[in-house]
Amino acid sequence: MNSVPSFRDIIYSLIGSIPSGRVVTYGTLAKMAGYPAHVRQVCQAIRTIPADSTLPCHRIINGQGKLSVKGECYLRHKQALMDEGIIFNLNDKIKLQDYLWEGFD
DNA sequence: CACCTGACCATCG
DNA sequence: CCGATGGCCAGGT
Repeated sequence: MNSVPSFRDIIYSLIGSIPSGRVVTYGTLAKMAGYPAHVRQVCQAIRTIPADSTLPCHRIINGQGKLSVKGECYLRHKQALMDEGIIFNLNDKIKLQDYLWEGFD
């Protein structure tokens, strides 16, 4: 047992706290975890999430307001977001200023 | 121990 | 708008 939670554990907790209809970027997630420079580690942490996890990994996007995933995963996440009321623009981008979650509602 | 990789980000041209 | 570049840090080989 570890007395101090790992960076990855913090990320998982934050992901589980994302409200429906909201999204977070990798950079924002890293800041919320207390390590704004560890954005790359956020990628690895999220990437190691099992497919059957309950974490809403589809609410995690990049700073450009687009999904950083490809292929089937992209369609699955996009559909999940639209199902929560999030609107995609013509360029498959979403309005960050309207949906970005920074830890407060 | 050194090198490479990564669901990124900000900046520049 | 798109491509290239530098930075950032942990993990894997």
